[in-house]
Amino acid sequence: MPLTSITEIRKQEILKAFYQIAMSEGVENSSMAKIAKVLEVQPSLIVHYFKTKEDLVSALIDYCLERYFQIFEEEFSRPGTPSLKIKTLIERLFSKEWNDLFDDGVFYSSYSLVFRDDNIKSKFKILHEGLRKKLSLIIESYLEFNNEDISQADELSNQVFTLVDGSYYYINMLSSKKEQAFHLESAKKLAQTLLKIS
Amino acid sequence: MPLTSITEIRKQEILKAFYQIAMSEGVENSSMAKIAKVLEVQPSLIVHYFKTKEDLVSALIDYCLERYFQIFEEEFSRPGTPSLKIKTLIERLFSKEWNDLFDDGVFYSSYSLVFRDDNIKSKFKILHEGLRKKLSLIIESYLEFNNEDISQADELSNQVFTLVDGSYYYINMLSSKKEQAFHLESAKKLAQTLLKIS
DNA sequence: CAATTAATTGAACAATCATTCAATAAATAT
DNA sequence: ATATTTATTGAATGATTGTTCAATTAATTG
Repeated sequence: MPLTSITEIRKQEILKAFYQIAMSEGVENSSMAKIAKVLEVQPSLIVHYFKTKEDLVSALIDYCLERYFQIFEEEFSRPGTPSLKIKTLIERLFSKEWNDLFDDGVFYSSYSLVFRDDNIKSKFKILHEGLRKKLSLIIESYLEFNNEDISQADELSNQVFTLVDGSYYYINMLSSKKEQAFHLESAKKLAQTLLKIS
Repeated sequence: MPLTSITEIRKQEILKAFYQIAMSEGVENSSMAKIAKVLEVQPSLIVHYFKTKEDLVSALIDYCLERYFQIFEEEFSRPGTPSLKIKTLIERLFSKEWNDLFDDGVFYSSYSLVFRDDNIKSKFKILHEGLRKKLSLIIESYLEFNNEDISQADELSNQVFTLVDGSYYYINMLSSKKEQAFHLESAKKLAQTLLKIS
């Protein structure tokens, strides 16, 4: 979807600046004034494109979640046999580089809004359910390929993502890369065991 | 530790009001003025007890984490055979009531500060590592009791908490209690399998 | 080129923010 | 009972917040 209109380009610029500020100060401490300053523009111009701050936050989350989903999408749609696909996918899901594609500070800062905003809550829900469904399909074809019971695909997908979510939640508190890597490796192994990946 | 001094009681009152506001508006949208209003007191009185807002946030997180740890502590120190203890403990860890003992909105709102404040980060780290260590000890005595290999206790404890963290992260996006319960049940079963609980 | 629409400015708004300071009230110690 | 410390008030600070509105500049269209 090309952004032909100037309006859409400007909106994207604003969101990028918002994201940038949110990285260092958090979503809630970001403001229209700060965004305007970064873009060297009047605050009223921000309002011209996003009528309220709520609109701005909502758009940022859309922008974030879409990007998140897109990154996963690319990974999911790689070619190869089901066995190879699932193998590399798990490898990627539990790699720190993967996680670094998106700023965790902004992500959790947005996530914390889930408890006060039903609109945001449903957006997050859609993202996570979407990811689980995608993985489930891949697991399904993997199980089929190996002549195994397909019916457990949903549960396996869910378990894998529970491990992913739980792992990243925890490693953000660990200061050294070594500790983080160790923990990710441990969770990855469990996921591989569950999926019976050799 | 009894709060003899009036000062300590007042501080506790202030933190309780802070927690209350943070529940409905989030940690970052809370303010000294709002706390003062709830307590029907002048804003300057809040400053008298907590010199800066940073102090206030720091104290709230201490208060939260201590309470969190305390709840776990009670559970961990229950009497019974190792087998029974671990069984009921897992049962409790994956029950929604358990999680409801503390407000998730405040918790994740605080957690999101981890990415911008090293002091808060280390506090969260201490909490989570402490919990893992406690569970590890119980698993150890449970394995010993069953004449099994003790060396895997740390890893098992870690895996269980990864499942706990990942599960609660996810179910906060699910609207119906039924969905939440289903997901918790699924994660609990996996934990029980890992621990070989009959 | 003229007319119209869109982009942007700049000034202003009341509200809230964290924090300061001196004055007063209450509690505690001597 | 007096002195001293602590608790609390109340007024004020300058900064920042989200938002409004009219004026101006630039881009697009007829």
